[in-house]
Amino acid sequence: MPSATRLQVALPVPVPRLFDYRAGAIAAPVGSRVRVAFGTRTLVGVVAAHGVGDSEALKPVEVLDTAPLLAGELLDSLRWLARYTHAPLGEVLATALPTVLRHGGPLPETAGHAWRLTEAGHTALAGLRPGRPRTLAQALSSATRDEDWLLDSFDGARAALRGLAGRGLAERVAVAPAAVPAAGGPPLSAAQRHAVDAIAATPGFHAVLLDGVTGSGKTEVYLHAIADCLARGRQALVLVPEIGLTPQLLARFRARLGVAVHALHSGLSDGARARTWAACLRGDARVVVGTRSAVFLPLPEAGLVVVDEEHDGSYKQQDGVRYHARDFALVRAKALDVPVVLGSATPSLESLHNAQRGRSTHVHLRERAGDARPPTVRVVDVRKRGLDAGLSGELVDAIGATLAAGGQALVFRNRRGYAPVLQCHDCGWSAQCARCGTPARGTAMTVHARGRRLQCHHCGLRRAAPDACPDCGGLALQPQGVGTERIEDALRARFPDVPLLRIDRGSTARRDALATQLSEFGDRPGILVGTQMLAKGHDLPNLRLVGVVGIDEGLFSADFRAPEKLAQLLIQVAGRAGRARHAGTVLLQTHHPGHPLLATLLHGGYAAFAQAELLQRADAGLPPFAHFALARAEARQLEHARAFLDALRERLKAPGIDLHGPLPAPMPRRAGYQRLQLVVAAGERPVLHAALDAAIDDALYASPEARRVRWSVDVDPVDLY
DNA sequence: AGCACGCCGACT
DNA sequence: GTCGGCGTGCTC
Repeated sequence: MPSATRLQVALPVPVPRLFDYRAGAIAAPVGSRVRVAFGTRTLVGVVAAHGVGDSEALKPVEVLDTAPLLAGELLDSLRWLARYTHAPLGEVLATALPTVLRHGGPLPETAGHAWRLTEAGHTALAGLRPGRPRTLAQALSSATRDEDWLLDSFDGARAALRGLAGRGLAERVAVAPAAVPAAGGPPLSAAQRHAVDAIAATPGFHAVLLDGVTGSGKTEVYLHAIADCLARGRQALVLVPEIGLTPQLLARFRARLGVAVHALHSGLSDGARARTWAACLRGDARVVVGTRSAVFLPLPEAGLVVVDEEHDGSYKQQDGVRYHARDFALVRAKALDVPVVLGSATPSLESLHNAQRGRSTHVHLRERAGDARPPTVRVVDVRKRGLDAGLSGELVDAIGATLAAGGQALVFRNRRGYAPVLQCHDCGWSAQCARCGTPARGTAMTVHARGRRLQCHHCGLRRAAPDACPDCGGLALQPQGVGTERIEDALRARFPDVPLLRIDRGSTARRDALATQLSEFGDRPGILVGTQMLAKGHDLPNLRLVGVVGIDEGLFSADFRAPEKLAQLLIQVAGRAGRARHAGTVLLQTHHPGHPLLATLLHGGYAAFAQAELLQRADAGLPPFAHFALARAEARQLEHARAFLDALRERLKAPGIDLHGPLPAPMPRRAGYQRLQLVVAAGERPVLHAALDAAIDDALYASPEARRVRWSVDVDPVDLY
């Protein structure tokens, strides 16, 4: 085979093609990064293929990696993902690489380091002036110390060590990772043992759906399966939802596994993310717990993949390359030929369907670990009853009784802010966002700051609330409806001396702030008010009462996934009350106590609900019994968006393909852009992909219609309507 | 996506 | 007379 003269490079541009460059003296294997001139810019790309032929006229490359960064299974799987999402390979590869590597930085060092004093250091120790360098030198005087330990234990350690090294008093040495002591766990129940055995049944690819109620000890099963994997000398990857990666969870993994447990989440610095990536590539990292993007880690010695809370919506990337981390984890596990565990108390209908078709083994954990008891769930019929800030007298009384008994109460409301709408009582005017919605039917601005401020939750626009109605000049402006802030106010007024913590995206900007706030709140009697941020994560052992307020919107949504999401949310929130030392109570406030969703859920549990819902989906020809893609287009002028989707629609027409639209998107106008969408449906997945393959090509990307709009195609969209 | 080129309005 | 608006086209 002749040696390559041309390098076909995948570049992070929205053009579904590779770009050819001239191969130079330094070999650039497939999967290595190169820096290239592209138009007037310089970009970093990945060599996707080699070619032969005339290369004189081509531009040269700067080779950044002599060994491929993306290779083997990971590169193959990413090629698959590019085909599946119909995204350009260059964009997929850029999404998969940590920022530092995407920008051409070197693969970071990952070896552990320690510091020790040099002979000169030992001699000079006594003469050092008091200060940080002296403190550090004293710490090093008796022994070599681990760098991470030093950095954690001493303020300003980095600068002080650098200073000592500069004066030749201390030196940095590479060390092998220290062994970590592993603690034993509680004995496994028979059901847990059965689950661990199902995972260990074969070391090759198979999927296990671990369907376990809250508190049934799914994490314990993961820990045993991971320990087995480590004992076989293999790496384990654990995916968790964004909210699920808490210090508590990491501490538990670290205490039990006897190896370093690496964490990967968006709170880390770019450098730290790149180091974890490199540690995985080199096989130094044996266990990684990470959020969505951790599904792109290289795992040369993989033995197990776990997806915790597999139903969670945060696994779906909602912009750029719209991948689903749970689904891609399945693809990778298959390519790696290792077991994959999908765990949830409320499995997605997709995963249940797969289990029913024999694609995965369905393992149940029905009993709660220890002496925890399931909570008592009561529906509170609020028809014809007075509500104060959306709270029934029954709920307020129950909160009072819980506090009096020394417990904690949680009020869950899925709307943040003070009130969802500001309305004029005289003329009916309501505050709308100027940039979102349609002129005919706008998008209400949410009332914040006790009614002083208005905020659009779609585009973030904020403004002061008017004193008088802009339409009629009346002074009868009233906040309509109830958000978490208003509930907070009402409960503070009713229970003035009780600690109250509100948790929502407004009150808790930073991710780790949630854990901090909750640990400060502690176990004292008190009240928590919040949105679904409170549905999981941090354990609340003294929580005895959960009130769920304002679920009625979810019972009548146009989105066919709304019942599934609501059922999962209710079960998850109820599960909050099930971990207490005391039997918990859940109060569901509704105007529709007889709604079938609530009836099925209360009498048959999530399993019965899911079975009924699957039958409805099958009848209606909806996923998982049909396969969807959603094309979106937005432009300042509606006609441009329509022209593009009309053109795409023509290209997509094929037997077995159903097209709906172009129709206004759920948010028809957002931040000044007009938005339309086109639903593409097919009974068979290959039919859908064949149509998309044929339609989304160079000509589409280059077409004048496409040039005028921002467009995207989302295969397996989560939010259709 | 960027970025340049190109042809029409209000400003020193 | 210029600065700058975003339409159009290209990137090996």
